[in-house]
Amino acid sequence: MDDVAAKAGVSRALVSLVMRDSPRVSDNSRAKVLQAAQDLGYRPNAWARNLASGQTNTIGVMLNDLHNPYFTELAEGVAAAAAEAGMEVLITSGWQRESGEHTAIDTLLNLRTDGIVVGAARFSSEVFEEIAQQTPTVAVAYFHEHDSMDTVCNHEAHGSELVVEHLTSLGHTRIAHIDAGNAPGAPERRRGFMTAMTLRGLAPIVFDGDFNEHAGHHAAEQLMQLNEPPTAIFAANDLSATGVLAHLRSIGVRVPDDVSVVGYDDTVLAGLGALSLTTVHQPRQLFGQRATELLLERISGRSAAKHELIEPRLVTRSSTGPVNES
Amino acid sequence: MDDVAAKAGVSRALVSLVMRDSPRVSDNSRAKVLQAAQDLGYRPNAWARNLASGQTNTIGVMLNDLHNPYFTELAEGVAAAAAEAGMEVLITSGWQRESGEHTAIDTLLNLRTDGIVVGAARFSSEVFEEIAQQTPTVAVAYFHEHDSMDTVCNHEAHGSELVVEHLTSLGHTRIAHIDAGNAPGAPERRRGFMTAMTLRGLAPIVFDGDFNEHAGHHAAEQLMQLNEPPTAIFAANDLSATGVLAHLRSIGVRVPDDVSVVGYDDTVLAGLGALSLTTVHQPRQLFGQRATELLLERISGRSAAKHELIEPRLVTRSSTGPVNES
DNA sequence: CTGAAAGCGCTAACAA
DNA sequence: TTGTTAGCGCTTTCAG
Repeated sequence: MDDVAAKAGVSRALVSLVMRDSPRVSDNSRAKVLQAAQDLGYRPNAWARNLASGQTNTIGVMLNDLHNPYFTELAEGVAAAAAEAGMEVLITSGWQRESGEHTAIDTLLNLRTDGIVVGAARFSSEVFEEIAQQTPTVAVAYFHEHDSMDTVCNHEAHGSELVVEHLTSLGHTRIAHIDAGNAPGAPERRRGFMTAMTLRGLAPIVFDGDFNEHAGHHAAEQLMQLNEPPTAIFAANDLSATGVLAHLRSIGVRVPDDVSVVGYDDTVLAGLGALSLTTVHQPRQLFGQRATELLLERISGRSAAKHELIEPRLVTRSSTGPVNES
Repeated sequence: MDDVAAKAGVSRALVSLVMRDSPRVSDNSRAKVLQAAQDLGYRPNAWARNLASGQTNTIGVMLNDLHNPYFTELAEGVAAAAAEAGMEVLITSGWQRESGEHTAIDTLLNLRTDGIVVGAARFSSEVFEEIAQQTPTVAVAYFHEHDSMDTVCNHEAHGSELVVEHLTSLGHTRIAHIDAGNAPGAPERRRGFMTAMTLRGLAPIVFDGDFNEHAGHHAAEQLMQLNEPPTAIFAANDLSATGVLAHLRSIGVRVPDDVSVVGYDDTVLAGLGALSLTTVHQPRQLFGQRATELLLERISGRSAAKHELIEPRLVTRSSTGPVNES
C-alpha cells in the first residue's frame, strides 16, 4: 500500500480511501491511484482490512450437501441478494456428515462473517441456539421456531394439498403417499397429505419410504400388489418418484393411463422428457434471497425473530392424467 | 485472548500456543486454558491469525457452476484431501457467468488463500496466467498446458475410445456421435471418437449438438430420418443422451433392441433405473484429490508445472446391447 | 485532501 | 514451560 501511495505520489490514507470507493476523492487522484495499483499488481488484503475495520462484508453459507440441487439453488439466491447488497459470499459444506457440518460452521464462525445462512443442517436445537448467539443466523428448511434466529421454510403441507387437489380433480380417490419418515420436511408433507385427504372424505394410504429412488421402487412394488392398488401415487420427492416410475414401467403399468405419479421438489429430473414428472415446485432461489434479506435486517439491528413460510406451486407434466377404472 | 489468559491465570502467549495445538504446553495449563476459553465463549479470530502468521491454512475452490455435479464432486475430492492435510476449504462460484467467475476469483485472491483450485472456468489463457502468478493455482478440466500452473484433466479421448470399443464389440458399425461443439472437453471427446472409428475402418458419423437435453433430442430426430439410421448413438454427455432416449421412446424405437445409446459423465441421471444409461465414468473426486495434492506440492515449493491426465472407465448399463439388423 | 498515530487480535521470535 | 516484544496490512481517527 505504501508502494502504491509512493508510486501515485499521494498519501497512504488516500489509497485506502480509493480502495474503499470513498466518494470524497478527486477523479484525478483516484485514477492515479488505480493506475499505480494496477501496475504494481496490488490488491487489498482482505484479512488486514477486515481486522482493522471490524467487519467483513461477507456472508457465510453453510450447506449440508452440495450435491443436492436444493442447496445449490438456495446458495444461488443468497449470492444474488448478497451481490445486490454489495456483499461477498463464502460457501462451506458439511459433505452430508454432521461432523462436517460442525467444522464447516466453525470455519465460518472463526472467519467472523457478518452473518450465516444455514441450509438444512442436522443440528439439534441447542447447537443452533449456540450458533445464533455468536452471529446473526438464518436457517433454511429448519422447522423449529427459535427466538434467537430467523427461518425460511417451504410451506410443505400446502404443497401436498396442491397435489391432492390436482389428483382428486382428475377423479382419483385411491391415492397413496410414499413418505420419508422424519427426514427434513417429510413429516410436514405427510401431514399435509393426510389432512387434505381427510378433508375430502378420502382414506389416506401412507407407505413408509425415504428420499431416494430405491424407496420409491420398493414402495411401488408393495402398493401394486394390494387388492385395490392406488390409481395415483404421490412420492415424497422426485427421486422417490423416479423409483416408482421405474417399477411401474418394469411391470408394464402405463403412466399416466393406468396410474398417475407425482413427485415433490421439481428437480432437474422431473423436467427430463423421458420422465416428465408432475411435481411440486419450490422457489429455492427465493428462499436464498429472503434468507439473505432477513440476515441483512438482523445485521443492521433487528432483534425480534422472523419466521417465513413460502408458498410452493404445482407443476403439471405428463405423469398425471384422469383416473381410468377399467 | 487477554481475558482468557487472565481467567486461566497464564500469559497470552500460552493461550496462543494452546490454540495452535502446540505440543510444548503442559497438560495442566492446556486444560485450564481450554476451560477458560470455553467459559468465555472465546474462539480465535481467523483474520487476525492469518494476518499475523502470514498463511491461511486454507485453500480456495472456484467453481463455474454449483449445479453441475461434476463440480461439486470435484469440490468433495478437494475437501477430502484438504482435510487430510489439515487445511480448510472455502468455496466460491461464478454462477455460470464469466463476470461472476472473475469476482469469485478476486474474492479468493483478496483472501490470500494458500492456493486455488479452479474448476473449468471460461477464462482465457491470459487470465489464467495472471491468476497463477499471484498464487499457486491448479486448473481442473482446462485443456491448455501452461508453465505457471498445474492441470488435472480427464482423458476424454480415451473415454470415447472405450465407447467405440464397447459398441463395436457388440457388432455395431453405424455409430453416430452427437458432439457439443467447443464446449470444454467436447473437442477431445469428438476427436477420440473419430480416431477410434477410423482406426477400425468405420466411417464416423458426427452430428452437431450441445451438452443439453434438447440437443440430444433434436439430433436423434435427424439421425433417425437418415436412409440408414445408426444402430448406436453416442451422445456428448448424459443429459444429451436423455434427450436421445426421450425421442427414441416417443417414436417407438426400442432401446437397446433397436438402437443402443451411450452417454458420458456418469451423472446421477445415468444411474436412474428408468434410464439405466451406459456411460463413461470419470473419477471426479479423484480429480479433486489430485488437484489438491498438486497444490500442496506447489505450496511447499515445487516450481515445474505438472499436467495430469486421468483415465475414465466405461459403465455398462441396459441402454446398450447387441446390434439387431432386422 | 494529507500525514501521523493508534490499534484490530493474533503469531513468532526471543528471553527468562 | 512461560512471558516479552514486535509486528502482520490495513482502517480510522484527528489535526492540519
